[in-house]
Amino acid sequence: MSPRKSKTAASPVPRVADEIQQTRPFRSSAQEALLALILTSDRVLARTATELARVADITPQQYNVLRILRGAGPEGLPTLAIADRMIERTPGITRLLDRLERKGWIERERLADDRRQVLCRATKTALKLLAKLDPLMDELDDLPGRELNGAETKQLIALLDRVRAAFA
Amino acid sequence: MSPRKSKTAASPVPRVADEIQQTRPFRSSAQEALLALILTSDRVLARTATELARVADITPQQYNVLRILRGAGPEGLPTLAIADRMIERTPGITRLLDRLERKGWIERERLADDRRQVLCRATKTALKLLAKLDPLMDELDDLPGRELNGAETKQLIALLDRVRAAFA
DNA sequence: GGATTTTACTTGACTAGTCAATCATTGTCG
DNA sequence: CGACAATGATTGACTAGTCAAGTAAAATCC
Repeated sequence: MSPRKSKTAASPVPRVADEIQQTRPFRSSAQEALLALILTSDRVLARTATELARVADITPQQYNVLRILRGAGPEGLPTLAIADRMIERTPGITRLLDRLERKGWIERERLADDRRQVLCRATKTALKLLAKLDPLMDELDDLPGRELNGAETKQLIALLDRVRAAFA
Repeated sequence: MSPRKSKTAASPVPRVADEIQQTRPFRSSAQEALLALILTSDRVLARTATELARVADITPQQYNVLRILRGAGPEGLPTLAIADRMIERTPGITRLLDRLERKGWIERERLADDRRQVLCRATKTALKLLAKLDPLMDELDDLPGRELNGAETKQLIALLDRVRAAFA
């Protein structure tokens, strides 16, 4: 992983070295791959955030939580069970849920049979919002499929899996 | 991009679906690829942050800035020129530099001929710290090369470049 | 059955990212 | 030259991530 960043680029598929004000060459292809990985993930997340912000006052994290709660159905999920299904770790989840509650997108209730747990449920407002956002997010999810064919996509997944394993 | 996350896994190279408490299958391979991308980038960054924190009181962003300043040499760089070489955008850079200055790793000076610009330079302390961190970071940079061969690495870079282009 | 441990959160103190607004200094143009 | 626009940097108000510490309610163990 090396520093430095993008600005503009000319070619149809800008390569990593062009995205960066790169003075020296990369020490190795492996290093270039890591930078490509991070730049790409960053770009995908930024695009997602932009699209979500354009149509609703919601961040990707908040959207994630609502999707998880929709998947959980009307019984809802306790706080830490939500955290387990997200990329990041625990303590942030409480404050994230606070914001969602303030916006009227979730309801929380302390469980009667285990008063340590706090059950969270998506509200009807949230479900309506999600339904509105679904087509947009599906479209973004399918963008790689417009650029890569089936075999290439599977190849990419396999390569990423191996890189991830190397960093475990 | 779909929600949900990891916890533990058994197989040698855990696949994306296993990293997640996945109930339903993915809508498409493209969607699975995006999730793999984000999980992998996240893992790489987390590992980097952990290693840096283990040997010095420094974050990846702070390390990035110091590398950029080392590359710029003794003349230093103005604030926004640093921001241009990083992944994120402008306003955060001022506060990041504030922290680096507090730690004695950079010096700032308003330029005489253009008093709008603030020139930043890495201190000797920072350069010594970087020299100490270099082997560690080089090792991390080369991890993908232990898992993938040359052709696979180039393939990965090419695929990532195309995905990134799709999200431009 | 009362102390101890574990579980499920919660809070506080940081670092860092975003956007909008602001400020001083320069540049430009009529 | 003087109004006005552009540039470089900074600040304020948020969202969010991390770690360490704390609280309250189970669960477990003599």
